[in-house]
Amino acid sequence: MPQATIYSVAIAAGVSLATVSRVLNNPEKVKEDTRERVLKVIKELGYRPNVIARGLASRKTTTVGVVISDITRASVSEMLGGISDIALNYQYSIKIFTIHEDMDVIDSVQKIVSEQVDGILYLNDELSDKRVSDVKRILDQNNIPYVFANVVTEDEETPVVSIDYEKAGYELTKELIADNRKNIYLLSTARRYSVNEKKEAGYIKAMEESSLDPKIFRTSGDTSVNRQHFSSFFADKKVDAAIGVRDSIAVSFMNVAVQNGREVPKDIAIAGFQNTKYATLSRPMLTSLDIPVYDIGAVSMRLLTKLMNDQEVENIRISLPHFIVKRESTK
Amino acid sequence: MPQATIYSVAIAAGVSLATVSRVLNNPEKVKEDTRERVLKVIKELGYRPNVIARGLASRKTTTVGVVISDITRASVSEMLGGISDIALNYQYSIKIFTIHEDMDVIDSVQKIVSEQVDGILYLNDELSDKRVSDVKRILDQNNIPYVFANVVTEDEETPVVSIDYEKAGYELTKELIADNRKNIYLLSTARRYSVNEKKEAGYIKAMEESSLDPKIFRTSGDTSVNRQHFSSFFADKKVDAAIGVRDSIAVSFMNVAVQNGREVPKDIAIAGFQNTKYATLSRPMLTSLDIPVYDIGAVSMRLLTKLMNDQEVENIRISLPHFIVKRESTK
DNA sequence: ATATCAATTGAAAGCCTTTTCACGATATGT
DNA sequence: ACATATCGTGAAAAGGCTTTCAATTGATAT
Repeated sequence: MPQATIYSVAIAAGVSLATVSRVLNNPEKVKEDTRERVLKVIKELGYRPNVIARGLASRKTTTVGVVISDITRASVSEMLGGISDIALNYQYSIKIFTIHEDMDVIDSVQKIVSEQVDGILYLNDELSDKRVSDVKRILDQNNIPYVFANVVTEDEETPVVSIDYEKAGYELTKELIADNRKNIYLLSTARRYSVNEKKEAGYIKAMEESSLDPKIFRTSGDTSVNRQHFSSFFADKKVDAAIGVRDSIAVSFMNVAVQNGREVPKDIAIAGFQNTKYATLSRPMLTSLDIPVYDIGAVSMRLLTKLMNDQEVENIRISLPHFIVKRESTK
Repeated sequence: MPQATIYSVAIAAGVSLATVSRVLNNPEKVKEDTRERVLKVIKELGYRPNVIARGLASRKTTTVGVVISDITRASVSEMLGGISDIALNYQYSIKIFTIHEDMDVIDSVQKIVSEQVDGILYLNDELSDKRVSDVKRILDQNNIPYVFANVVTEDEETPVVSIDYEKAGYELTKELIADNRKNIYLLSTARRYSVNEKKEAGYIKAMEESSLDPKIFRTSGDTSVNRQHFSSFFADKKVDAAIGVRDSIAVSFMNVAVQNGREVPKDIAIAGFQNTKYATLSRPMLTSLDIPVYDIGAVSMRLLTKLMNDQEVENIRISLPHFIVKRESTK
């Protein structure tokens, strides 16, 4: 049998389509006994409204678009977890749009607009300011609510939920300085991201405050590559502490350090960012700055639902708290 | 200005809607100069067809639903990467549906059906046979093509792409036996999944073939939990090799082993499954059975596009090759 | 010049809902 | 009992597109 439509329900229940529709969307507007009659028929026929037709008629799709660059990254999928859980609560569907770095943002975003999503969540920590403003412009033009998640942007008008990465970098560095470390390196990525730049700024600030020399070592996020870099690193550099901008970088560095005869944390203290599973699977276990990635996803989704439903929002720029999880790699 | 519709384009180009529609969908059916005129207007107005309206009219949404239970797991997001890349190629959009284990599958799948996706990709390695057949039944009823990815199911009629987990478990065990290990443990999960059961079957087969005693140690996937288990493990068990059903389990075991004074691989050889990033971030680096998770995603998406477009498919049950990546934790 | 056929186009129906508007019925107030 | 407000309902339009069918045009063959 073909899927039941609102027609078949209306006929079977002896009412008009309008009534069936109301039973589903404004139940309080229909008398109790007709409502029950209709609901009974709906159940019998296994009727489910066609969300596409509904979307066309109501101009609401109860779907949000989530824009990402690389779903494979642990932080991205963790954020998606938070988004997905909240979306389930609020009955929103999630459509994933991958925009690789080499793609034309404007075109891509326009494509998303044509998909008639009710709102957009833009996840990314690698966005340039220009890209952010391009995206904003198009979405504003089309009157689509949006939230940036885990993006660093100064603009006061942009809804964004993130953490204070500069403060995080600052505090983590302070922690090592308090342990009387002098030659503290920041292990960062060769590619510049806004988020990492904030971490670097915090690191530099903390170092300079203590009249220490900030030293940023740039390498790849790829373990097989950075392992080489780190090997030569130990040949000529004096170091008693290091902070990796990602846990994986910190762990990789730790492994090379140990292989070069250094003791962690005695000779070198090491800390990472993100507090991923890597941090607990390393030996010794890694001190890491916990970034509530799941929460960033959840909170930004919740913020977006408010924006989509024109609810009052006290604050469109939310900064979530972070904290340092001390483990064996520092003392 | 409001978004351009097919009407505004038709008027501006002095043609009927039908022609505009054809320019977009069957360009060969319209004369070259009118086609160019229409295309010019489309560009000028920045017209993008409303995919919802298109979906309603054509009963095709060019959207596939991807069903997952936990997006957070590395293998899931890796698979999604493959799916997403192929979907981009074929111009399909991806809608994510999370079905937690405590949710009613039938109801959830029916909801997905009402979303009018053109096809469904069911990712999961934890599905019971009953669930699989429930899902199949509903989708067959609604005539929606589907592919199971990374699922173990015997039914010859079910399109599925996966790897031969039993063979994988067998080969990995053989490898350790060939190294003259006798007390080889399989570190598995307390929860039973079909995929892990296959790995176990392969392990048992290999052990029995060599007249060795198969020993399965069940623990949690959670590092902080299994670390405890492993600690007491070393108090009373004789062991010279172990295989973790996941890399994270193997690495956690390795860390505890080293802390208990065992040398890897001299005293204990250790191997894992999945060849994730964990395997290269451990010390020593972990031998692991590489499962082409990304490819499983990509191939299943490609298979699905064929099914959605009624193309001939030679084989609806695809088994992808796996191989052992030997690293320092075995010799 | 006429018949035939293919290529090109337009009119209109249809996809399945929501939502506006109007109507009758019932309830409220005087 | 009358005017007025409220409630419940249905008819019909609207949402933006695809697709069928028929009409028109132009080309080809006789």
